Amino acid sequence: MLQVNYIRENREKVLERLGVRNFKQPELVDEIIKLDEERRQTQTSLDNLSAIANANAKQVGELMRSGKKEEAEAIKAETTSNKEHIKTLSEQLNVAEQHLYNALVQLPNLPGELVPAGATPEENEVVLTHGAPAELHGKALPHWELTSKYDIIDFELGTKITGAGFPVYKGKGARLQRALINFFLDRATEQGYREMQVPLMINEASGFGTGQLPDKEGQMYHSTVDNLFLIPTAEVPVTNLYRDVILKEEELPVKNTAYTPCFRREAGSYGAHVRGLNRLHQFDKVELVQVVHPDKSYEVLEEMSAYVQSLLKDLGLHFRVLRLCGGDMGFTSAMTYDMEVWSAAQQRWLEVSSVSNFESFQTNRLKLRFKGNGGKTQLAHTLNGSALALPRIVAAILENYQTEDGIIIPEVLVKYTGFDRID
RNA sequence: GGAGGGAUGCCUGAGUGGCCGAAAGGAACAGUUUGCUAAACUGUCGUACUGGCAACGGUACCGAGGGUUCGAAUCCCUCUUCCUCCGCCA
Repeated sequence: MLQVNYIRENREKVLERLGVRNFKQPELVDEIIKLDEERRQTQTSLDNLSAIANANAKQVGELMRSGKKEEAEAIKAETTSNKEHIKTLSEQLNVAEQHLYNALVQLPNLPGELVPAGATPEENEVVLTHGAPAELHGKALPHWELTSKYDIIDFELGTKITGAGFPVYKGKGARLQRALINFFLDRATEQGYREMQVPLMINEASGFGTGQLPDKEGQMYHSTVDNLFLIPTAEVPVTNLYRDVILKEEELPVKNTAYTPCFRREAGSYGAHVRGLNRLHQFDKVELVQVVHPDKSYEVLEEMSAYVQSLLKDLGLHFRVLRLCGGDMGFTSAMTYDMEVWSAAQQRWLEVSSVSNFESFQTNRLKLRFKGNGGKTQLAHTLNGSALALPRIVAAILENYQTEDGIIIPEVLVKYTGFDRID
């Protein structure tokens, strides 16, 4: 959520940046400015009336103490009518704040300076490409055939237990997945991230904090009796650890990592693009979250991007890095890099990581601030990134490392898996 | 699930209707003293909204939301949460 003060003082700039995003309702900006004006007027009137009421109450107390009962009664009578006004004004204030809030939450984050304008994924900018497509033997298979050939992931069995999109990992498939999780967590720890284990269910306040609520509740599984949601990403619980927190400046940057399963309802389409591991309702992911000084957030974005790339290099995968255009970025992001690995058998790029700088968009809602020595408290910046999302990495490994007589395990993983091939 | 007791500022903790945005101590920060460290002393020391060029004001907040009252940290109701005991249980 953007800060009202900023919108009020930078109207032109806000409109210009929203243009980069191809935002469809620029009129919202002026509406917000108008609603804010109403809110402030109401606030001022209410404050003035309250000041009178407070002064009167104080006077009554003094009069009572000095025994001047009649004078006290007179003031009491006066205040009664004042109270009515205060009540209606504070109701008006609530309404005004609600209207302002409702409008504010509809405004997406402003794209950073480097973000290319654009509306569709075709307008994303390819920042770099690393490696070359793996050379496969003639009978190369897509991963959903490899998984059944070697009996390592069972989609039908998951359907029996739950439904489509909930695979069962078996034997070496399960161990490969666990190996990757451990590899990612160990590497993150080496990079200075603190490993966390967090709840997999979140309440409404947490959903609001990171921007899943309002409006995007449809993407999450909802336990209605308890009003709790299954997490769509570890970003939600890990970032919300710092909701309503004022950090000391020297505590920055805060670097946390967490492995969690993630749950996404997303209305399923069918076909090759969502086949096999390409899109699931439940999947595993190791996530990185940083809370940083506002001056550092773009530097840290580059650092996180480089780190994610190093993982892909270690796994020997052919990948590319995209800087998303304004229209393809998430609602809360100011700048996003997507990492995509080449799926040799499917002949297409698969997104395996998304690294974003949210600037103060989340921290404004979270009330996550920091305070320097003698300095003013101000909003921190947050960033996060997947490092990495498991299923498509597994898919890419299976497809790119397949040979006629088995799948070779990338060397860095062997000490985690305990075996060097699946056959 | 049952019974009881709590929730106050960075921390500990006082405060049962007005003089309380809140005592006291500690921590932290700044300064004085000091050969250095320590100690001592002095000062600063919540957040947000809002008025004002500023100086300096106003308002709200003592877990959250309602209520009683001229006036609520203090009384009443609901909720959340923590602790103790009992029951159940991975």
